[in-house]
Amino acid sequence: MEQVRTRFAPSPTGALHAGAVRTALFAYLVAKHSNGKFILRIEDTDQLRNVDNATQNIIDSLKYLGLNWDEGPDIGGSFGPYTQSQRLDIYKSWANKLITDKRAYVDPYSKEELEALRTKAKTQKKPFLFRDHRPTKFETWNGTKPLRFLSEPKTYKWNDAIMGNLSSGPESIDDFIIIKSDGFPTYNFAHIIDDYLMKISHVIRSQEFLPSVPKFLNLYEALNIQVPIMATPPQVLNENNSRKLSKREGAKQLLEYKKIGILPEAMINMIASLGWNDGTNNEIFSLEQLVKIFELSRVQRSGARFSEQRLLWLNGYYIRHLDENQLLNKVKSFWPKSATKYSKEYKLKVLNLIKERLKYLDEIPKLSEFFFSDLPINNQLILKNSSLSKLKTSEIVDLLKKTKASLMKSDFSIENLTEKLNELLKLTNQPPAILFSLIRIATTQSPASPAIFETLNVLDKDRSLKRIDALINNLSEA
RNA sequence: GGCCCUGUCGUCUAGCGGUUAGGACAUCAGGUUCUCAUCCUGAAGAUCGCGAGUUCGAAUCUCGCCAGGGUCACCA
Repeated sequence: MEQVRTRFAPSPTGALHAGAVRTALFAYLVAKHSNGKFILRIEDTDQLRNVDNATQNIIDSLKYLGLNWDEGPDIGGSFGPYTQSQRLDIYKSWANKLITDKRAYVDPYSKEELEALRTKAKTQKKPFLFRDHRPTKFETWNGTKPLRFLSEPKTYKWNDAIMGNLSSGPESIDDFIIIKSDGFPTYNFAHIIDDYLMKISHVIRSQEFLPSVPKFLNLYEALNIQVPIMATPPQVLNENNSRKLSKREGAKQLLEYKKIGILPEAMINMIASLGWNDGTNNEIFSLEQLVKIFELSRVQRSGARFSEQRLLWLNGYYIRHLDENQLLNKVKSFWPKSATKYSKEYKLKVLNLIKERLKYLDEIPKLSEFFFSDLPINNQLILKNSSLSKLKTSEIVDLLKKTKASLMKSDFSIENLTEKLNELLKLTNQPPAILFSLIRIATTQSPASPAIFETLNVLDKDRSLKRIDALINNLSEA
């Protein structure tokens, strides 16, 4: 069997979002599953819609997820160039071949004339087919007018690796433009030539292209090219409606998720589960596992909605389960400013305490600030605590003083802190809801924190006592 | 409008003629010495879009209908 070669072929017209990236993931998985090659090709044939940084955005997005390509515009390969605008001569020579074979001709109509024909068909409630208006005599192609494929309408039956058996009638086939008047090819033409020359074995592309497949099949025949395996994953839908995911409907750029600290592992897992599962109850899949077990035949045919909620759950899962040093490494750019002067070891301790509370890494500053700097005293924390608000200020100060006395004698190991604070519960005859809440508020000045023994242990003795002192002074003054 | 695709808990899905229709996210309740989480346990949640038919038996097969989506460019 020939080598499996798949490609991701986006046009650089904007930033990548989850829908497009899923097509890339599936193509990557199909290739790697069979030890094949994954190719990146940039389809920049629409000069008007090209966006400057879009290619970079595509590259950054794929790299973020670790979907590395074997051949592409940046790294080359045996079948380059991998940017369509650099392949115009190739398309031109194939187009000339079609002209010679009488399977392509110059479109003589102006845009206005074409528009008029379309409107007429519409008012007559008839489908518009260009082939009903083919010129009787073909002009010589000098590159200034669009070149059209001369189609041979017929019925097709074909198999799609995901959608199964599909069929279409002759009405789906028309003369379409293969080279535009600016000399650039259309997608419909260029991708077929490129897939052939780049020896692509599986064409994986999203469902919006499905209605065009009969046209492609007709062109494959005219060019006498073998049709690759086609696989058409269903659409990824917006969270709020049932339309396909798109920028207009508010789909986030993939890199936005990187920015707020969504781990690539979580994003890969999320995207893979959109329309695919392995048939078991397993929900967690690493990229390596996916490469092993992914199969196109298990891809769903119905559309799937992208869920940020589920993404956050997955992200939390990976944050909790990743190796601590690996996580520490990924977290680097998310620490609060105040953390800069602290050691790696200290940060690791903090990270281990807060990681089970994280949904995304950008929450780190909010949850860890008090480990690195003294927050201003916030009396609301006591006033809004249902147990503490019932106590008089003098009682609270008294409790704080007793706490201080007790903690002075502690070596601040977790074991010793547990022992000392349990003794204190008995001594003061207070429930944990009062005493521990108070200590937590005094030492963190935050509405939420990790468990009290661990928190004190990491903060250390000096800082804990200093903060308790500060609160005693503050309350005594009032 | 033509052509094409889809239709199981709110969401993602398992299911391929016989199941109490299973799981996950989300929701709600209880437990974990204090908060927020995590974790554990439990609850609620789908007459399988609707209607016929085939069959002893249908979410699963057939037909019709309905609903949703895609596409009909010198865009991809």
